[in-house]
Amino acid sequence: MGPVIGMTPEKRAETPGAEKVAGLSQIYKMGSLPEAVDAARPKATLVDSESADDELTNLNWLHESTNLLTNFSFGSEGLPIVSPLYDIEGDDVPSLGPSCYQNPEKKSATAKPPYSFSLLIYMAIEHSPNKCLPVKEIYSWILDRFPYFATAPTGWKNSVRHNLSLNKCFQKVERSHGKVNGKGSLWCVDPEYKPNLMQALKKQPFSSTLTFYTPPASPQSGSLSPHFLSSVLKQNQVRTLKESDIDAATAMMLLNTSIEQGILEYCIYSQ
DNA sequence: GAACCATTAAACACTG
DNA sequence: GCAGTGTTTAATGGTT
Repeated sequence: MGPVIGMTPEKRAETPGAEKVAGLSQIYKMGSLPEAVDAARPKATLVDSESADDELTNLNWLHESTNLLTNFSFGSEGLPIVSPLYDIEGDDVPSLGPSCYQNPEKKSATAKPPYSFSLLIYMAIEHSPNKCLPVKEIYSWILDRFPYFATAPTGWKNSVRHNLSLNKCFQKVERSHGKVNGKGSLWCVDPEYKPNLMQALKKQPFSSTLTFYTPPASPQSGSLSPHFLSSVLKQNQVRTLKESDIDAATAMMLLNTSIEQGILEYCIYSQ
């Protein structure tokens, strides 16, 4: 039926500038973005992770989390990090929270993630230390976070590849010599499109909280008590954060909270 | 209803 | 030759 952007043979012949414009409009549509929202907004800088260790418990992460929170979740507009999708009543939380990600299959295996493939790929790539991933790693990341795909028909991998090839947001990068051998190239996010992808992500039902979720490396790092989770969620629902609010300690707590909540929202959605 | 977009499926070429 | 990867085309359904 409708033409798919970028599929025509002329795609390769397009000027880079023209591609960017077309891609931007596509992204804006995808995330239902308000026009010119990025014009007045400083380009967000995602986590600058040089570390190969992306565990939340890593001290490097603590440092990075400040940047992450500052740049990603809390712009100058003071965006609330929580979308009030539901009202949590204290002890209702435990049945949904921790068990949800400890064994996601039980809750979410049948529910398709509310993210487009473009966003899933974007999340996977951004979550990687080098901001570049081979297709295989993108598969893995998606599988890890969204068990739905473990049981989904295998066509989703084709869709991922299709998106990578088609979507102008993603750039293919040849593997450097000396790196790990393997088929295919690395895929990165075009920096020019990052703000737009992030905006699109924010427009998703569960905001962006799931973006940088890493499964807990240890029980300690990943399991906030349901009661604590509940209380923090309640606080966040009425709290609007600004850059000045954040120090390293609160950054860690808040990101943990965001992660937990992202999973929580996803699980609630999945039911 | 039309246009646009995401998703899915399929075919094919290329590469390790 | 096989499996994985990358590209392209086409069809379908949902949203605006």
